[in-house]
Amino acid sequence: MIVKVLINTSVSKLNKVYDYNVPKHLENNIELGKRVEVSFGNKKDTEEAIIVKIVKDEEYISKYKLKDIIDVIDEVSYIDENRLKLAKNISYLYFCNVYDALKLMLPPGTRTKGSNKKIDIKKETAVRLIVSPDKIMQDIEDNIISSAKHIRLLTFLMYNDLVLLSDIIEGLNISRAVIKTVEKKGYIQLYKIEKEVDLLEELNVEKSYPKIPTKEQKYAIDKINTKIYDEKYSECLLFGVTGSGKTEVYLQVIETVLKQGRKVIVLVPEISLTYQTVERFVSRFGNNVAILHSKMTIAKRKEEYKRIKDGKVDIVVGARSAIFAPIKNLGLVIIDEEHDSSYYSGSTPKYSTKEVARYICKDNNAVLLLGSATPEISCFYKAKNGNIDLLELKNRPGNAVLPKIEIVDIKEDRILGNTSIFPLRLKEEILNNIKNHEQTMIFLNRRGYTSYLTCKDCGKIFKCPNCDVAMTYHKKSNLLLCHYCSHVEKNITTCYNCSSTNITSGSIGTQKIEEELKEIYPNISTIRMDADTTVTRNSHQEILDKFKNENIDVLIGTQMISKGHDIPNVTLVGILGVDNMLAMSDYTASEKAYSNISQVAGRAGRGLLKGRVIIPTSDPNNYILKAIVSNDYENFYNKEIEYRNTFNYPPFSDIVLFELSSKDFKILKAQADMFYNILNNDNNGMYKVFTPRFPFIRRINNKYRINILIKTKLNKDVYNEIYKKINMFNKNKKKELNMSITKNPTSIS
DNA sequence: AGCACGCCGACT
DNA sequence: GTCGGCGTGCTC
Repeated sequence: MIVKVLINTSVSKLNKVYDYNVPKHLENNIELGKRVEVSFGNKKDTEEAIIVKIVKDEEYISKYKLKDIIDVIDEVSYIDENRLKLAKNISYLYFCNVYDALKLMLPPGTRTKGSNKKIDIKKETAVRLIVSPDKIMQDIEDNIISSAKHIRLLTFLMYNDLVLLSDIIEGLNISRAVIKTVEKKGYIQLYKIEKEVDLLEELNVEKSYPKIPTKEQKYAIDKINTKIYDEKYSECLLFGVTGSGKTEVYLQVIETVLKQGRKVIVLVPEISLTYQTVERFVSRFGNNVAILHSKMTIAKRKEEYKRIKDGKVDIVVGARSAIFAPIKNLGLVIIDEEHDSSYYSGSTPKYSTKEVARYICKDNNAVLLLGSATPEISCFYKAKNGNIDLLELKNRPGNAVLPKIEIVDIKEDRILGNTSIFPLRLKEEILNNIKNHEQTMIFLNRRGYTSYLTCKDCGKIFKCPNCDVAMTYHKKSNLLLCHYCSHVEKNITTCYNCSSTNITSGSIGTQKIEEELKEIYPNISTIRMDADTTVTRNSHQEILDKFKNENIDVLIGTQMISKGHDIPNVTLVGILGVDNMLAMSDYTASEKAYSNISQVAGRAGRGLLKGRVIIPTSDPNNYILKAIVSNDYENFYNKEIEYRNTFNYPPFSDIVLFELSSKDFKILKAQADMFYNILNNDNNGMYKVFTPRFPFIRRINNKYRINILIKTKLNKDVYNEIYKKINMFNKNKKKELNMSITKNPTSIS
């Protein structure tokens, strides 16, 4: 028996099928889609490969002398002919290897490096400090601890109690070996904990029943139902303001699909895949729901994957990657908060979830239902032009009213001599809220609110030595961290440039906001929610619970407080740093600003009390802000689509972004010029190439970067042309050069 | 990507 | 002589 396999690699040269011989004793274990262990090339280590075709000996004409398969890794195959076809398509559309695409369809936790066979995680390993934070700070100061990763690990543990080993490895990018070293040094201890609390078990859910829909909901439900009964591919956009009852529509049309004996995938943004979201589906459909959530343990997720594969559930709820759940007989895919940028994968394969969902729905004659209060511009364009059916929910059920949004001109505040972060209006309202025992959320856009270190004498900002970015300053531990390469510097006392000791931390982080609030109102109770305080599995929810249950006056947080939490007593929302959002240069910046700001604003007045939103800005006449105040998405859309048209951005064009990088600047420059010329020479006018340019951050982790982008309208011919050019370039590509390709990137800076 | 092969200059 | 730097080419 001979098998054709794909090798586990992202190297484009190796993106092809290789043949192996199957030794007799493995023959009855061979199945399409199973992973096998093989020796490849001169490599010492064995490689993982996936079987993509099985050939009988007599049908095989050998050109090579074949190597033997060493072993079969998987007991069950998750890949069939259909999935293989999908993977090939993803590979083609998003410029990645087929194996990279197949990885998306393997069960969660399938490690694809080395010779791991079976992973059995019943218990999990957690990490804790066994020395005092003071001792650690002292040892860092005395240079007893000097490794950047050690410092990162220990300072992180100082702020977080219960941390899982796997979270550290993933979240802090620190290897097991480093953790072992620190353990040997006697700072930390590894210990086993029981399997993570089951998200579902913990839910004390009562069965809920369909609500009587409003007129608008009824209309939408009927429309979607008709399409579902058609059993043909079609697409709907459910456009409804926050709180207009989109979820009830989802729940009711799901019921229709279930009655047909077909199945459903529901996608939600990772960040809003919380207790509340899950609860709504579980309370209606009980055990019939499988949840795929990155915050669940790997073991749990594997279990869910198996349940899905075995056909034991009809509904899968999960984030982006759940679109690849091994579900058969699909009748409906729902993408909630369709505009959310987490639906674009940032790492290879750089796929668009919506596009993949569209493909899968076509393949299954299923309906694709998109929902949003602030649709993606390209999506609304399709809806306006008849490619997607537009269904609107204009009103909130019951008496709930939209919050009152107030734009405050900070220039006027400056004239009045207020130099504080908080404009007078916001101060006034926070005070009112404290008096009335109502709660406040302060939201800040992270960009522009991270803390830096600057020299007061020469004005230099402390930058990372490996990346062209300012390092963020952590006041509590007196550390400077680079968010791009994990470089750490500690106890900075003198300027690297002029040796002055006059160093100050510029800008304002959540910590500083908290400090300033306490200065103004000494008795105020506050809680912070930002990247530093929410790395562990449940800390996000814990902070919200604490805020809610202990009736804390003010919650200060970054974007993450904006999603899906209803805290009825929140009547005031302050949104700081809006100017930074409006000033961004990406072509998607406006739509991101619009959806972010309206999302956060929607946090106010979710209960019986009317909400107020205060937005300080130096540009009070900005069209985005004006549209937000009047809750007029269409007005915003009209301006935005005109801009896209004028400058030929999506949906009027497709963009392909080539990101080149190298440690050697000369090579990078030369190769970029070469690739530019290849792209530019006889391309039959199939696309427009823009000259190579530096991205906003010119160097990350000591790699210099240059971007080249093309605007086009992608079709088969154009794809072929682009692949031709890439192959031409690969022939002369230097090893030192890396290239990453993104189709329709959400950011081009 | 790795890794070997092979061609050429440098140095005990 | 032979060690090593790096350009070239292959991986079933």
